[in-house]
Amino acid sequence: MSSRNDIFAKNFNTIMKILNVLEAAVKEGVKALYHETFDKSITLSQTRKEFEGDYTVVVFPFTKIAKKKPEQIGEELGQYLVDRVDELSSFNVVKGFLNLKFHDSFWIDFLHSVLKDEQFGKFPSNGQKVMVEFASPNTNKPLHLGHIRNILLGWSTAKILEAAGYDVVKTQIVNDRGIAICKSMLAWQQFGKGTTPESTQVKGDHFVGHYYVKFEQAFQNEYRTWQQSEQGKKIFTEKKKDGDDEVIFFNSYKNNYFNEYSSIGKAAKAMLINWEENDTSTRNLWQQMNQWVYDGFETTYKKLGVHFDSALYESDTYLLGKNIIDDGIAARKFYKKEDGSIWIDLENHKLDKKLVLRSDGTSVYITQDLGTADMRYNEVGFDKMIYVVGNEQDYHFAALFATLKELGRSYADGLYHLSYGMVNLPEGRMKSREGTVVDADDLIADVINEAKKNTQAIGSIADMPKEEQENIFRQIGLAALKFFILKVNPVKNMVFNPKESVDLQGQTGPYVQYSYVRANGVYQKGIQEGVDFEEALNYMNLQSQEKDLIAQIFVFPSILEEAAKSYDPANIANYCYDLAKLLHKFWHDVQILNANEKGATAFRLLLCKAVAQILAQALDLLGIEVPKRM
RNA sequence: GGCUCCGUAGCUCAGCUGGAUAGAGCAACUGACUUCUAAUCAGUAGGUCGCAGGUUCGAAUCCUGCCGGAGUCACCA
Repeated sequence: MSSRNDIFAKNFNTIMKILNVLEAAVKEGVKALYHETFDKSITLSQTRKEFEGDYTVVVFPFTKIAKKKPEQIGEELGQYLVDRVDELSSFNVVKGFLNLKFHDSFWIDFLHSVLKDEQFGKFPSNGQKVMVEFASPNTNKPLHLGHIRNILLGWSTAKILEAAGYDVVKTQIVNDRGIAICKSMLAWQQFGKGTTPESTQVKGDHFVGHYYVKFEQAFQNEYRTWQQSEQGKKIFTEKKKDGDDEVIFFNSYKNNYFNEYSSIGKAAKAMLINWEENDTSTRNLWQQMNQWVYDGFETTYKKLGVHFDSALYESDTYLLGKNIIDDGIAARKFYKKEDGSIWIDLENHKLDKKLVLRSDGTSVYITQDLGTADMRYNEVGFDKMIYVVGNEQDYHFAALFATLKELGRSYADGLYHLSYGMVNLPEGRMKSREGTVVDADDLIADVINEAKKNTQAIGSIADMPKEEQENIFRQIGLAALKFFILKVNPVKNMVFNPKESVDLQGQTGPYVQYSYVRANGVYQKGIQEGVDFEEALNYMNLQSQEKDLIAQIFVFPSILEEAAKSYDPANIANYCYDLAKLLHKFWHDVQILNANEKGATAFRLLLCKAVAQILAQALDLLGIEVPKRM
C-alpha cells in the first residue's frame, strides 16, 4: 500500500513548508517590486470560502512602501508570486486582498504524503520533559463534575503535549490527610458498625463520602442544640455584630464553634493529632479508609479512560519546604515578623506580602508546594511543569511561581498554572449543601445510558454481540461528555446542561465519531470490493468538497502546535468538529463507491482514509475513542 | 473596597498574534432517505460583538474608563 503511494509523494517537508516559502516569497516580492524591505510578519490566512483561492495575503500593510493602491499592489505581487512559486496556479485580487490558488496537484501530492505517514501531525521529539499535574482529589468525598473538567483537561493537555514532541509525565497529588478525612474516619467509627464497601456493596469513595456527610449532619445537630443552650445564647449576645440576626451570626460563627466548643469537632481534631503522632490504630483506620477511596477513584479513572504515571500523597509531602524557608531567610528573600511568622514581599511582582510559614513553625499550603516543586525538579528534571487547577487558585499559583523566581530557581520560568473556570449548572452554582453537586459516576452512567437508548432506537448495531454493543454505547456516551466539556476554552466558566451534554447531534462528540465511522466504513468497504487504488493516479480534477477536506487536513499540525502552545484542548475539539463537518458535506454531495469513474472512487476512498486517520488521531488527543460502527 | 478573569444570536459556544459581508450548534420553521448508515445535508429566521472614548487605512480583536457577572484578598487547602 505505502509503496504505491511513493509514486505520488513529493518531499513531505517541502509540502509542509509551503507557507513559509510563500511568506518569504512575499517579502522578496515586495523588495523586488518596491525596493524596500518589509520587516513585519506577513499575514497569510486561509481564503474565506466565499472567495476564490486557497490562501490570502493582505496587502494593505505594503501601501506605505509601495505608494500604490492596494489593488495594484495585489496585481503586481500576485503576478510576481505566480511566476516564481511552482505550487501556485493563479491569483485574484479583491480590494486589498490577494487570493492565491495552488495547483490541484499540490493538494493531491499532499494527501498522498499524509497517507504515507500514519503519524501525520505529530511532532518529532523535542527532547523536553513536561510534567502535567491534574485530578488531585481529596480523599473524603467522591469525584464530581468539577473534577471531571479538571481530569479531562489534564489528560487532553498531556496527550497534546506528547503529540507536540514532549516527553510527558502525568501525575497527581492526592490530598490524603487533614481534618476532612478525620471527619469521615470519626463518623465511620461512631456510625459505621464495622460495615465496609464490600459488605454494603457501595463503591469505596462513595462509602467514605457517606460518612463525611454523616459527620457534617451530626455536627450540625450538635451545633443547633448548642445555639439554644445558655452558652450559645450568651455567645450570641456577646459577639454578634450590629444587625446580625441569629441565623447570620451562627452561620459565620460555625468555624469558631467547631474549634472551641464542639465535642465532635474536638474528637476529629484529636484524631488529627493522633494521626500526626503516628498513633497505630489511627493510622490503620486512615490507611483502610483511604484505600477504599483509592479503589473507588481508580474505577472512575478507568471509566474515564485516564491513568497516571506517578502520584504524590500529601501525607508524604506536607512537611516539605521547610529547608526552603531557611534558604529564603539566608538569601534575605524572606523575613521574620516579631511573632515568628515568615513572609515574602511580592509587591514587585504586582502581588502582596505572602505568609510562607506560620508563627508556630508549621507549614501552610505554599510551603508544601515550594518543597514539592523542588523535589519534583530534582527527581524528574522537567523543563515544564503544568498545574491543572481551578481558577480560584490563580493568586496562589502566581505567588508560588513568583516566590520560586525570587529564590532563583532555574525551573521557575517553566511553571504554568493551567487555570480553568468553574462548571455551573443551568440553575447556578453546584452546592453540596443543596445536593446539586453532580456526581462523576452518576454522570458517566447517565451519558452511557443515553447513548444506549439512542443507539438502540436507531438500531444500527443491533446485529452485533451484546458485549461489543455495550462497548460502543460507552464510547459514544463518553465522547458526548468529553467533547461537551473540552470544546469550551478552559479560562471560561462554563454552563453544564446535563441534557445537552448527552446530545448526540450537532456540535458534539458523537457527530465527530459518526464522521469517522462513515469515512472509515466506506474505505473498508472499498477494500472489500477490491477497489484498485492505483486508479487514483488518474484523478486530477479536484472537487471543492475534496479540496476543502484536504486543506483542513493540511492545517492539522499548526492547530496541534497552537493547542500545545496555549495548553488549550478546545482548539483540537473545534478542529475535529470542522473536519467532521466537511466530511459530512462531502459525503452528502459526492458519490464515492458509485462515482462515475474508477479514478474518482479510488481517490475519494483514499481521501476518506486520510480523514478517518486524522479524526481518530485528533479525537485521541481529547481522550475520545472511535467506534468501528455506530 | 483592592487585584484577577469573563461579557459575541433566545440558549451553549467559536472567532481575539488587528483585515473582506461577525460564524457554528441547540431551540423554531421549511425541504432532502427504493442511497456508500438521515447520529446527516440544504435552507429560513435570529447580532447596538456589555457601554463610551482612543489608536489605526481598517477594531469583536489592541489601549483607557465605566457597567454587569464570577473568583480571590485566611497563620484554610
